[in-house]
Amino acid sequence: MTASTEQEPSRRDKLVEATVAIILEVGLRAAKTRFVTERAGVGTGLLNHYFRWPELRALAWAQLFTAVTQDQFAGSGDPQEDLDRYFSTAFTQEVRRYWQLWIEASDLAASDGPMNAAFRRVSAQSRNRLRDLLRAGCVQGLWDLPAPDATALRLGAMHDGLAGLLLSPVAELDPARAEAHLRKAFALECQNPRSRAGQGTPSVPDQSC
Amino acid sequence: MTASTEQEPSRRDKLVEATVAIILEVGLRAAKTRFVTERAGVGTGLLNHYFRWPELRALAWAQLFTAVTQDQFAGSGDPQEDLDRYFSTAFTQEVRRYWQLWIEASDLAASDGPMNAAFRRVSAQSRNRLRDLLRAGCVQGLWDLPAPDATALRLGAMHDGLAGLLLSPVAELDPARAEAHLRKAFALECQNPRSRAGQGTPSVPDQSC
DNA sequence: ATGCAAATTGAGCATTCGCTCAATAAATTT
DNA sequence: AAATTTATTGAGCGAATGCTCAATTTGCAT
Repeated sequence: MTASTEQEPSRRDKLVEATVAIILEVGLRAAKTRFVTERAGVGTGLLNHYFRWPELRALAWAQLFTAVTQDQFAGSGDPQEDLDRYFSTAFTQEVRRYWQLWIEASDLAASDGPMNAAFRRVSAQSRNRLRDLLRAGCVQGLWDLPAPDATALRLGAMHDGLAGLLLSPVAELDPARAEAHLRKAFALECQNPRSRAGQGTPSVPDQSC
Repeated sequence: MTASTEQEPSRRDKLVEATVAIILEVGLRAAKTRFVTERAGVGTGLLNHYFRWPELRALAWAQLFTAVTQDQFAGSGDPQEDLDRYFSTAFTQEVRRYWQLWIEASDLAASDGPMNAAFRRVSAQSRNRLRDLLRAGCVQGLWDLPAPDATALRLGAMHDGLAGLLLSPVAELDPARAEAHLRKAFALECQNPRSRAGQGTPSVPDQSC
């Protein structure tokens, strides 16, 4: 049906694109159908002809975050390099903007069916990327993790938690510190203390006890 | 003004109580002024006489979570015991219910002034409790943390992240595993490997690499 | 009793927002 | 060219929701 095999975007596709743009601009909650149709330059009826709003919104969100995830874990082939990239880009200003959208999605997912499905899919995808990365590094002997899958889960969780803290500014935390914390956590997971992965700042310049 | 010094709750207080109840029942987003006035047995006008909805909602939320935090870190005097309690209750069914409200609040805080203030205050309070707990344990020599404040931040972040994962069920995670991960993370932070704190399950029964 | 202020009510206003639907235009088929 | 299907429009419906406001009741001081 109207399979625009490889043409310029159909009006339908334009609606998805416009939704992505609006979501990026104003957030998931504040994104309204009227903004989208206006942006896409179509009548309000067309959106409802092709989609229901919750579906379109979830579709656009998933499309956006699939791209983001692929960017975050751009595979260079070298796990060491990839992990380092993961650490250094973990708390970018840009990533923090995405994190706001992530939080909104996780919240919406509780009451919005399509959003729930999309969120589960994308978040699993993101988690698997990190897991595979750590596995690969273990296989290549770059670092020594007793249980790389468990480490991936913990590291991912800490990443989520730190990102959340960054959103509503915490005095003791800024992007640089957050990155240091994440690297430190990884270093602690490594059995071989000479592993080069967590070499960054040895945590924050805190007072010890 | 109507300072009911120590009487049965005034209608005003009843409104706050009712708001807490409704928030617990249906969530922050789904809580509506009409539910609250109905629950409190007052007219819709009274709510607006005393409050604006965003204020009342934030007030009730803060009251609820201040209580929750105090419960979570019930000081027995013994840091070892308190930390253990923190770990064992971290992912209770009940706590997960609260976590949903926490996420909603963190989301609302982005666009809701009163909610933002309340969230910052309560979350700082919660973080400080954990920090003080770890500090106390260090002082008493119960465990050996090079930088207890940094550990508190990381542990809190991981707690947040794991709780988030538990909300939209992840195949490899359940409350018991989440608790084990948190304990494991703490164990890794301890310099003295013989510290008794992280003695629980030695992480999940994952395959190593 | 009287009067004044505070408490309380609830019908309804104003706004927001997704979506319907009858009408029209465009594309496609016959 | 006619017919039929598909694409497209936008005014407006209907539901939800915080809040206003004129009216009423209650409490308290005089």
